[in-house]
Amino acid sequence: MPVHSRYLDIAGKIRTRIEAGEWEPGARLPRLDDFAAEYGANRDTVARAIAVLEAEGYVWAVQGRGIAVRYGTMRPRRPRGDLVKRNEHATGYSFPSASGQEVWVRHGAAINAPARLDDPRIAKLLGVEPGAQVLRRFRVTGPASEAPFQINISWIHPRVADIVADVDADPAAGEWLYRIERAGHWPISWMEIHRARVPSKEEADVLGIPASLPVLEIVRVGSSGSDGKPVEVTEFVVASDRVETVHVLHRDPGAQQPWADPV
Amino acid sequence: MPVHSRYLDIAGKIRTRIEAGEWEPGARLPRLDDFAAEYGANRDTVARAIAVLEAEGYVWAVQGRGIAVRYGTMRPRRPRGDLVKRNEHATGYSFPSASGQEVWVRHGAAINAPARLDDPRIAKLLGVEPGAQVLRRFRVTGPASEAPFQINISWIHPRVADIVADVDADPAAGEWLYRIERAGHWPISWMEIHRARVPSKEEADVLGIPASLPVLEIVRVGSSGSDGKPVEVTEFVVASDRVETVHVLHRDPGAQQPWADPV
DNA sequence: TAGTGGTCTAGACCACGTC
DNA sequence: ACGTGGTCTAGACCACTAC
Repeated sequence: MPVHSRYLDIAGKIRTRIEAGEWEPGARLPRLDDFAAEYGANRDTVARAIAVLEAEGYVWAVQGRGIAVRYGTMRPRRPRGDLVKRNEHATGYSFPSASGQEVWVRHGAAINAPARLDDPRIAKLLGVEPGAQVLRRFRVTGPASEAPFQINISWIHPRVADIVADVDADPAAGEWLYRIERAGHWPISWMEIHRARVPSKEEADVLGIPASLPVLEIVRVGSSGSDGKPVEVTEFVVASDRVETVHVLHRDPGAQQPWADPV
Repeated sequence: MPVHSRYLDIAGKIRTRIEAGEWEPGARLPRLDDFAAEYGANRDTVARAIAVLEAEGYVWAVQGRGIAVRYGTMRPRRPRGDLVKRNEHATGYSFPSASGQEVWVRHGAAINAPARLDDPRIAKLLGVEPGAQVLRRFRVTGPASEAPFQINISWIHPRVADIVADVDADPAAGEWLYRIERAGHWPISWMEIHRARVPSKEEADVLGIPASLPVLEIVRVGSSGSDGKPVEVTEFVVASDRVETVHVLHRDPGAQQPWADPV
């Protein structure tokens, strides 16, 4: 008694079976032809059902390889707060993006090179003209035991680029930020802008997620403590089903007790 | 020279035309048959292209009505911070969800009634057992001049439910929170958990968005100032392409200047 | 090269909004 | 009742991965 359309009905049935643990995360599902035979539907209809489950984060289908159950939806999302701490290097920082106990590693090579900043949105946040020459740091990080977790791109303002051009320490260390602060910008203050969007095809490939699965995009702006103007902008991109952010709301000074104490 | 598949190619062409302003937001696009004829593709292929643009927030297709260009992607997203202020009622609050200059109104009737809280996640945050009887406040709000902006569901803890059971003031007033605080829970402190997900069909219908467009889900937990335990949990659901959240990062007390001043 | 998912077509029928 | 988008099928072919 399908209350939905056929493919949504099939998607629902497969979703239930995944949640019931019929296949382990990482395991491969039956082929489209098998599902089609089992549910008495056309293979194309099953393919649409799988596309739904991809957008929801349940599975990841790759041509020639098969359909794998994803981990994201099955495990708790990683919390991400708004507190900046010192890390074990004492001069570096531990940002909320790296909170947690695991050791974060870099997946693949980091790229640290001059580049044109063409994105007008990022350029405005960094306080430069679109097309300006800046230092760009690209890296992909995540827990050592897992697939890549987040993409991480920093654009460093020209006025401090030469200070950090040769820094290539491990991703969580924040050594380059220390150098900027040491050079007269202490203390850097940070602001973040969060939003959800669909990934580009390149981002989806790097993160190993379906192109239809939304990502959380966080743009962090670091501003100099001396003149208040931006010194770096960093963009984080992470699969939306693998993270949730936690925020403590702050009271405006004017939002105090509105009644007189009955003293 | 399609570098993509046919339907992604068509989606790209239509996307470009929308961004170029060929159709005003709110206007109707040509029919599927027209696009099919224009691009020399099957109607079903065009329908897949439209589905892509729906998930990206560009259009909203409804059976029997046609395909309309959406506003969301074309205009700036609304910023949403983490500061709680007093509102014009002096005893109510203005939450970041309602920041901005517009007058927010309720779309349709508010529902304010006892209900079973079956969602285990919400129940845990409210500090009650799943299935517990709580007071539930449902409302849909947004700027007066626009379509519904966000869904807004509060679950009120049984220990304070009778205090606010009859309150039905306008959505931004926060009168019910004042009553709770007045009853011995001053000051309530709030924490938010943000994540992105796909909407349920019901949520998509209420918000007037495609079911494939991701939403931002914010769960706010308000805890009593007297015992620190939750008194209310409110869930906000808003189309992900209409909002971005802004957060100021805070320094841990230990993250101070790591070098000695050269006095 | 084999196997798997991805896409496309033509045609049919269904579902929903509007008149 | 009509017009529109939504879905489904059978069959074909393409694209990518793994061997």
